[in-house]
Amino acid sequence: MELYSERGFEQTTVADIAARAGLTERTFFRYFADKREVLFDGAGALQELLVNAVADAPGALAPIDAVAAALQTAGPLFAERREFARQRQRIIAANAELQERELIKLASLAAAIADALRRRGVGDPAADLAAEAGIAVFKITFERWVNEDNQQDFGQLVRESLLELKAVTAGA
Amino acid sequence: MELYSERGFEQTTVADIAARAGLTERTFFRYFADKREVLFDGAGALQELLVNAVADAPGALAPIDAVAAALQTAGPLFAERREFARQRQRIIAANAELQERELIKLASLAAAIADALRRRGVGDPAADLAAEAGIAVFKITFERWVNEDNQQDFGQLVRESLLELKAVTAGA
DNA sequence: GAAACCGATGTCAGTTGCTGTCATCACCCT
DNA sequence: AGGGTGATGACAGCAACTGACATCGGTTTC
Repeated sequence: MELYSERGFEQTTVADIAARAGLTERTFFRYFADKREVLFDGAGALQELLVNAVADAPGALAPIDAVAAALQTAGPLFAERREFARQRQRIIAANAELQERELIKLASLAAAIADALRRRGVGDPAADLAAEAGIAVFKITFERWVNEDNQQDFGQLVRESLLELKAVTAGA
Repeated sequence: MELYSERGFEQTTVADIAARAGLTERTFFRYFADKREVLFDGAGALQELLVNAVADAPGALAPIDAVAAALQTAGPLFAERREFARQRQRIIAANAELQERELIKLASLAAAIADALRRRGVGDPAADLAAEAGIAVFKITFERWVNEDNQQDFGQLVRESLLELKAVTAGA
């Protein structure tokens, strides 16, 4: 991350990273599948957290509300490392390949959440749609949260975005 | 596409493609930014079509309905080349890098649609959320359409998915 | 306590995607 | 005829990644 911030992602070579870490290039690739993956180390943990949170949400909640509730549980996790999150996001925003990787992680997250919903008894097109909609809320929320100057509560922003989504999809 | 289908995307080298096309590797890269981009040639046209359709949608329509209406206009375009779409989708489904590329094209589409909505006077978090929700509908719809054995009308499937989305996000 | 074992690392060679640079060549314009 | 121009080829080079094998420190086993 230091190197990616200093010179940018493309201008940083794997050899550079390995040198800075006191390792070989080959060893780098034993820990990370590729150069991008370094920035997505925590994705698995986040996914696990959210899937469990969906599973543990009160049974009475509608699908989308269960997802929103799950998203809120991730608030503290982010709040702990706001500066880290900002720096990471700046790096990703500056590079298309990294955005691609981020999007596929989110897609994997959506698929996992849809599965969790199905395990709650949610039907089939509904589970996928609720999961995708939930991820949309997450994206918008995270973007707002990371760019706000005065740090707002992540959970609060989730609730606001969810209400916006409901307003936008309501009716007719 | 022939080569990608025969041997798979990874097993096909750019030199292979160039040879089959009777060109040089260098020339290939003058037409396509990279090896993946070949499969996403039409993305720009689709984006233009949808953006215009959103702009031209009846002013009375709510944001999400304007997006859904736009999606329906793409129906004939797909119906014309169903077999092509299926083959393409099979190739993409088999390779993670291609999925990444597809996701970023969809993200770009969402951003363009959100802009079109803003030009209609839709407010700020709402435009992004409606666009993302619309893309979610598109993804689910397209997946169903491409996998159905008996070809169903794309527009019809869009309407069904939209209703599902509304049901799932309704309430509380 | 030596031997077999094992997981992490290094070394090296090779393939492939992709880029920059310059040459070539067909075609058009005057 | 000569000079521009746009598309292509030829070639060299970098960097991401991979496979195969060697090394080596620590642990288990007899």
